[in-house]
Amino acid sequence: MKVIIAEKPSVAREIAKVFGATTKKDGYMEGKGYTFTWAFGHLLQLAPPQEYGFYGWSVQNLPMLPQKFKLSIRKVKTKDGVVDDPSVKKQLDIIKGLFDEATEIIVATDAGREGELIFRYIYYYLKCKKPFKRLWISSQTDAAIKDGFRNLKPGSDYDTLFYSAHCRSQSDWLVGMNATQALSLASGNRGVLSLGRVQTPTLAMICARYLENKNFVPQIYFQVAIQVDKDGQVFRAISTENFKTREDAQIILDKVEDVAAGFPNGGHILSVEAKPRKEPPPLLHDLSSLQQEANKRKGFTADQTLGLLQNLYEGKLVTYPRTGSRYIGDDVFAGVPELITKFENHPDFGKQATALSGVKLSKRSVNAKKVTDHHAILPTGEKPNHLTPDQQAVYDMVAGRMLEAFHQDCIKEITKITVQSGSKFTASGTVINTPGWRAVFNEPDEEKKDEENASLPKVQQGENLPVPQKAILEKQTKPKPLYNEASLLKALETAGKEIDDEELRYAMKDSGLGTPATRAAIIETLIKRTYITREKKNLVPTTTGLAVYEVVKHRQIAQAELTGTWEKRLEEIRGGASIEAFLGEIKSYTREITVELLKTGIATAVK
DNA sequence: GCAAGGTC
Repeated sequence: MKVIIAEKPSVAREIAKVFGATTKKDGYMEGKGYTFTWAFGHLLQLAPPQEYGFYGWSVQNLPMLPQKFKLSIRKVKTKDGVVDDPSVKKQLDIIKGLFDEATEIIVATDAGREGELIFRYIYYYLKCKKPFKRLWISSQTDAAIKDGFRNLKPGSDYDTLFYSAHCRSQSDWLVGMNATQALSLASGNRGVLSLGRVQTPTLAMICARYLENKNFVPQIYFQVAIQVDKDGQVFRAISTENFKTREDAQIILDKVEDVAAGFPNGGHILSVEAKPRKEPPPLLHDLSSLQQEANKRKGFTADQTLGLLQNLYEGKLVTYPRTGSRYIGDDVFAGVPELITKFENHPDFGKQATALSGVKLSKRSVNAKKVTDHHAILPTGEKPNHLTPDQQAVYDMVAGRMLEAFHQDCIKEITKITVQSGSKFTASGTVINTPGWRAVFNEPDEEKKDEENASLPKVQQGENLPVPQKAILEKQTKPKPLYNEASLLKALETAGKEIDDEELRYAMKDSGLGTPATRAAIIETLIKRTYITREKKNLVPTTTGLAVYEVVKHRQIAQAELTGTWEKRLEEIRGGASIEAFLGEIKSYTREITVELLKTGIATAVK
């Protein structure tokens, strides 16, 4: 009997379907001589400190450097405290029973570092010795699954991938557990002050932005505005120069040849530029972009959006939500035209779904090379029933984005008029000629809402027009805004992009800080620690958060670069480099940061 | 009491 193990039930079911296996058992499926079972993500984790004899939180234990890490069953919090998750324990027993009977195991966990770790931890925890092969596929269509099974790889091909995954896991444990205890003990043990490779740089970003915003000194500057009248249709033009003082602006204002100053036609049109611009449709959503949109549109937190999407996924209404890819492969694209027809009766965008039938679809979101473990989020086409208003809102964002992504370009005309009236003034305006994908939600472009003129009257170069009004505008420079969930998620995704070192930037190019699956949880962790709070939509640090930031801000643990450094080394381990060398460095860093934190403590008032 | 990673 061959046993196939997937990362999660949905994938096991997809594979079983391709094999034509339909018999459902408790915790697995079977048919055609195969059994199909699954994990629920990580079932096992590195055991906590007490399992190596480090009892309580004590300076004597630090740094905690276990000789050999142990594995323990994933925990769950109950009213009786933290216990082994019973559903995990049950599934592990089922897997053990199947592995015992197996002649061969086929590993079908997600094709990536963590997928490998999920299987290997189970395999080693169960002390299994059976031979295993690896299924390595990046989409779960029938064709991809069949193709993958024709090309099963030897399990040992992925040994180095496992080593890199295990190193990642141990390193996070060593640095996180030790630094957390060190800082907490040094602060007089008044509650948990946690630190970690991902949460601490995230906290640092929020604090740095908060301080920058708070300490920002706005600069006042002046502009001169004139109103120009084209046959009763007026538009506003602004001085091309900004002025430091009101006096400087006044000089320009006085030169304006307006009607009141005795010039009936004192606005001379120097030039009119009208440029058509094509705006391609947006990409399909990945988890992060959807969380950002849901935060902007509905004010949902990242965590809420993930929860709502998980509901929809469990109801088989949307594809896998925790994806970091905004693309689909050609195989999935082949099914898109039919999928679109399922929305022809949708109350909001049925019309756009109908309009897309028979037209050539945009292929901007189609790129198999950019599909990683999972493709972009799509509706499945199943008919939704009894959705809550919040679920419906998220569902509509998924479905609406699908229609947008395959729609035509939006064609705009951007007009710039330059007017001479004593000095130079410009007016710009944007007119949408063909809405294309923008017809789906039919909303104004948020980034362009500050434009002074939506549309401009048709004027000719050389025309002389009346200037009925003029005024001085007083303006202020603005600080960068505080982070909200949407902008923080985006900043986490692109955290690597601002790193100067080219190699580190490259190592983080596809990752950023955290992963799509964990970013919502990171924000929640910072809130739970009372490091940050939500104020309206903004995320602002508390005094505790700022105090922790002050202690760590110049240390490696607070830099996004740390993840880049690790990623680079982990990739080398994947390529066969020494594990011991890397872990040795991690241990010495652990010793260093532990000593430093114990020594420094947290002098500032942390209550 | 603690990390970051995955998922129901």
